[in-house]
Amino acid sequence: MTAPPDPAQGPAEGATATRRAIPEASVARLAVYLRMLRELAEQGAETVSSEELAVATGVNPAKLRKDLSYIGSYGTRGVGYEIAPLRHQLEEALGQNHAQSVALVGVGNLGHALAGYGGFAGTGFPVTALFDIDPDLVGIRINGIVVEHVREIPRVCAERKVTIGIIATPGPAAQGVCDQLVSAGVRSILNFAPVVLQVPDEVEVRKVDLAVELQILAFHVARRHLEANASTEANTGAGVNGHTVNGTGGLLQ
Amino acid sequence: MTAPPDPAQGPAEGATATRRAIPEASVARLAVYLRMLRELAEQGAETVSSEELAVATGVNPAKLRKDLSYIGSYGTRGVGYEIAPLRHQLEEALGQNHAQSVALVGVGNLGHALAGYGGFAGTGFPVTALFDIDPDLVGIRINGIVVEHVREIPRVCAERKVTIGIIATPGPAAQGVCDQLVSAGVRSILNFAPVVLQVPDEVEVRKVDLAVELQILAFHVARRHLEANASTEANTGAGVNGHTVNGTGGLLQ
DNA sequence: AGCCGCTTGTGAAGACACGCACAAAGTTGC
DNA sequence: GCAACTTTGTGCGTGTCTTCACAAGCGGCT
Repeated sequence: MTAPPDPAQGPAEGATATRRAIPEASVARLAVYLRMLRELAEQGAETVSSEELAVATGVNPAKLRKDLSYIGSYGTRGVGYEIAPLRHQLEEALGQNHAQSVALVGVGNLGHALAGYGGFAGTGFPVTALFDIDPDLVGIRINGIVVEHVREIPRVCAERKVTIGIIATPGPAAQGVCDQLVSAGVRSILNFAPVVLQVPDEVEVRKVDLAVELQILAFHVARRHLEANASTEANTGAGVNGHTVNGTGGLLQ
Repeated sequence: MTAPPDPAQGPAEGATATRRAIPEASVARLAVYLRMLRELAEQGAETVSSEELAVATGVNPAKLRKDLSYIGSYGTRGVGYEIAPLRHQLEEALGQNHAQSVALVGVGNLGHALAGYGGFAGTGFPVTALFDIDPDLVGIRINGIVVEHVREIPRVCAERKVTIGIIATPGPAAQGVCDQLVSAGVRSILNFAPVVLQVPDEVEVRKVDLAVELQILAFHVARRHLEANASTEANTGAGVNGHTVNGTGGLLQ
């Protein structure tokens, strides 16, 4: 919280990390491009233009090119991007070449599903540790991984070099679990519990809030309803004006 | 896509919908405030200041007040907000008073978890219809709801007045399912499949992409790694500069 | 070999969101 | 009834993200 926005401390000049500083919003989209590139590669394509890739991923072509420019990608003008090298460059930029090790805490309904979710393993994020507090769950295997007791978090995370933690516990348990992950050295956490986690500044938390997603949709349903009524009852009849946010977003744009 | 950003068409003057036009980002946060208000109400609190509510939800107090101002909320200066009325106002603004009916398509790993997810029912989003294409799943009950075949989407959605659809199918099946939901009159869709859905302009799609979330975290892990190395190897030793985005965000901010 | 058409990379303008800081408004205490 | 304190509501400067539009560069065709 209140992460000090880097108080004008620009360290002499870039040189360090990826290139300069990639905007959060761009990082999210880069991940989407990467997945699409994999798909295209599987289909045997060799090159792709910003236009094509943009349409396939649902973004503006100019935005896509700017995103790619952050990682210093070089396409060839007049042709497009070669898929193989671009894919490689994206994987490197997104940290896919260093194998990440993921721990998942909370093997309830949602956690169980996430543990078995092919989308993770398939894209290079092996879940290597599972934890729960329920004695009935501790000891069972899911996808070949044994569920350990939450109290083992420090030991197991250290042993398996966990770098990313997923919290899929009920709300009240989340903060405690989070503290344990942090003290085990985990610096990146994906939180599905509907609470705001308190963490030190150097820890990054992303929150996925399913109930909020539904509520956002409900809001637009209600808005549409009101608009429709308004134009039916009183007004001109200028047509409902299919305005609609269609925000492929949330994560993206 | 390319939703025309309302080409300066300001319809004479507001009057219609909620008040004027609530920014997307604010809507997401309003949903969070609402949940916290419910929690506070349960604990017996009567009033809450913007400061308290802001801390509890992890946002800036000024931002919170501005968000509330969009729905025309009136707190009392010197005191704060009365929880009960504010909660009511939020529920109305977010479309919680009109009962929404949710259909979930794809009762695999993830879908099964979502169907049983308490976070939905608990906040007024009853899942009233389940669909799958797998004959082994069609007919079973989850939380008292019978899984129907995907081909029944039009009939069942009409009968149960479904307004929101959740797609939790594998990627390749998503577009087809989406088309069916749209033709059944569903105008708001929450998509967990890793594909970009093509929909008419008046349909709103929100995408939740779990693999992308992990990839974003992995990016920051890699960045930290590089920074740490850079400062260990060559440089001054000015300290790693615990910069770190901590973007409680994704959905929110 | 030179020209033409296509596609990239990016400067600059616009839109949006954030957060400060302060006036307005209410409450409590004397 | 007045003064001091508290907290809301919001105008405005700032920074970030998005989008347009165009120059620069590359390949293919004649």
